[in-house]
This record gives sequence, structure tokens and C-alpha cells, in this order.
Amino acid sequence: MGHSQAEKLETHQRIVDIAAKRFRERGIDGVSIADVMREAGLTVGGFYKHFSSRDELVVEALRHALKDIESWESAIPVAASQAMHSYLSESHRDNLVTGCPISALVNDVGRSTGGAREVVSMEVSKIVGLISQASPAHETASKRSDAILVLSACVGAVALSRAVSDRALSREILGGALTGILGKLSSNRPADE
Amino acid sequence: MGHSQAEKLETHQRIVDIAAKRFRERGIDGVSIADVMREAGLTVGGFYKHFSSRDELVVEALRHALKDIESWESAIPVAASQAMHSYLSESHRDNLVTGCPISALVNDVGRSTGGAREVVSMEVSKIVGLISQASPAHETASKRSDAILVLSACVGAVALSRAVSDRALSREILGGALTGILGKLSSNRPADE
DNA sequence: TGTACATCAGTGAACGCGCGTTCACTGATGTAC
DNA sequence: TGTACATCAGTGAACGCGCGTTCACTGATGTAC
Repeated sequence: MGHSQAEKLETHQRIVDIAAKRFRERGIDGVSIADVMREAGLTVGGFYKHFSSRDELVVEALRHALKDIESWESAIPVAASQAMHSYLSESHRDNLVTGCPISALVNDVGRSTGGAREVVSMEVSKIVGLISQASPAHETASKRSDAILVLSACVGAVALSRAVSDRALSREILGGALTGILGKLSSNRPADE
Repeated sequence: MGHSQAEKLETHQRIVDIAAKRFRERGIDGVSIADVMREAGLTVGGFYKHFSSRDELVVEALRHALKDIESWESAIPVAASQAMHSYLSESHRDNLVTGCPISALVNDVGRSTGGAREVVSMEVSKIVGLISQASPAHETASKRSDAILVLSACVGAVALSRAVSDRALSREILGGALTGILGKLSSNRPADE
């Protein structure tokens, strides 16, 4: 087993990528270092050649997982309605592994003490800015509160749709949230101003 | 140490009450049976005189924790706006322990395989029904999608406000969600019908 | 081009620890006489 | 009312197990000559 700089980087990325998937799937506390290393075809001991602690992996994995929502982000200014359809879909609900890490891990991040909160903070700030641009409101403050309502509803609806056991209710949550959000994004009440 | 039926029930309730608090605070996986029993002034072994497994405690504790949101539920039909103010407040955000178990544990419940999903399913169904009644929409379908939007945004906003490290952003999330929700609940666009 | 050596990614056993669950035991109580 | 016994909530040590982290070691590679 050689060790050029490029090979190490490749291994490092493989570990981060696997962690990013498994954390979303089983929660931050639901995945052990041994789990991740095994899936990467390595043994536990090697972990500390790449990270100084488990928490460092958590932060890097979260940052990496957030790349999976870039396609939604880039869609928001040009096709917000399509982005919402996709985010609030059954296929997103059922695809924890590559889905939005915010809806999958909000609670976990809220409890974490490491750098995860900062990463999510930056990301939420960025997304609120993006959705604001898609809001039909005229004042900046209204745009931002619209954006926050939309983001909160997206995250809440997907998380709720995964938490309920009733399949019909789960579907109704996704559909209901979508209907409400599309209303907010297209034709806001002009009476507001 | 005596053991009348009443005494056993009292102990049982003390265990459930403590678990209901700690689960919300540290997550379902973040609390051990030993933690709960210690706080109840008991030792680990006694746990199985009250529950056949950890999962049984989880379900009972979740059911018990949901009692803490009854005051919001009863307020919705008569004073929805006040209920929203209170739910989306900084004091609720900072009081995980006695706050809404849904916003504190959606992700945990989504991953759980035991009876927790059924309990949350029933509760969500009930709350959607209640909020529907507060919706100013005229059609039943619109009432329900309004209610789902409101519930999703409430749960999402509180969870997000706890996950971000930026205090100003955290406050803005609560305030922004509240503004958007109050708009939905009071004067819905009549153009909808 | 060929040889000697230093580097360091990855190994795998071991560390102390906490987990959920089991179990033989204790001892205060309720019940039967 | 007083005594003997059965009940069973609670004890605390033990079970096998998986956790995050450490560490002496290996051996293929890159580098120096």
C-alpha cells in the first residue's frame, strides 16, 4: 500500500463521503468510526491519520453533505417552484442518504457542541438569502420573512413526513406544505404593503 | 422500602417523567437507562420491574412529553395567534426540557423503528385537525394544507433556531416564521377561491 | 540505472468506559391465620 | 391483636458488546546518492 499525497487525499475523501451518507441515514450518534472505516475498506486505527477526533469528521462530513443541496440552491432563483416540488417529494423523503442534511440532522446539530452549528448557521443564512430573491414581496423584510417561512416549512415538512408512520399522512404533509409554499412564492397578497 | 400498588405507580411515573425531559434535552440516544434511574434515585436493575425494554420507555416518555403541548393545542381554536407567539418564542427555543417533543425529536423519531412513529403520527394528525379549524380558508382542502404549512413551519423554525450558532439569525428565524404564519392564519388571500 | 534509507498510510490489538439486559438476593409490606 | 409467611419493588454485581482513542508495528513508496 503506497502513500502518495494524491492517494491519501483520495482515501480521506472516501471516508468523508461515506460518513456524510451514513450520518444522514442513521444520525450523527448512530454511526461509529469503525462503521465508516469498514465501509471504506480500512481498519479503525487508520482513522487518526486523517482526523484528530470524531468531531472533526462530523464537521467535514456535514460540509460535504451540504454539497448535495447545491442543485436546489442553484435552481431557486431561476425555477423556485421546481426546486420546491423536488425538495418536497416522496423520493427526497425516502432518500435520506443523499438528501438534504439539514432536514435529516437539524435535531442532531442542535444538540452538538462542536463546529457543526457554525456550518449550519452559514448555510441557513445563505439559503434564506437565495429564497428571499424568489419572494414576490416588495420590502426586504417581507422577502426575508417569506424566505424563512418557506425554509422552515421545507425542513419541517420533510422531517415530519419521515417521522409519521401513516403513509397517507406522510404524503399529505409533503403535498400540503408544497401547496402552501407555492402560494407564498408566486402571488403574495399585495394588500400587505 | 414498601411496595403498595400506588407507590409503584408513583415510581413508574417519576421514571417516565424524567425520561420525557432528558430525551427532549439530549435526544433519544443521548440518555441511558442508568442516567434516568440515577436521577429517579434508583438503581439500574429496578428498571425492568417497570418496563420490558428501553423502547417501551421511549414510547411511554414520548406520550407523556406530548402532554406538555396540550396548552398550545387548547389555545389554537380560541387564540391561535397567541399560541404561535408562544411556540415561536425564544423561551420555548431555550427550554428543550419542557418544550414541544416534536420539534425536539422529529429526526430521532424518523429513525426509530419502535412505536414512537405511531405516537407521533396520531399527534400530528390531531394537530393538523386543530389548526385547520383556525384557518380562514373556505375549502376543507385549503384549510388542511394551510394547517400543514403552519405546523411544518413551526416545527422547522424551532428546530432550526436551535441548530444555528448565530444568535441574531436564530432570533430572525423565530420572528420571520411567526410573521409568515400569522399572515396565513388571519387573512388568507380571498383570491384563492 | 541501481542501491540504501527515511517516510508515513494503514494495521490490528489493546486501553478504559458506558451501554442494555439479566439475575440471585434483600427486606419492608400486605395477607392469612 | 399478634405471629408466620408470601410477595415483589428495588439492589448491585455481572454478562457480552461496541464505543473513541492510542500505540507499536509493517511494508510499499518516494528520495538521496
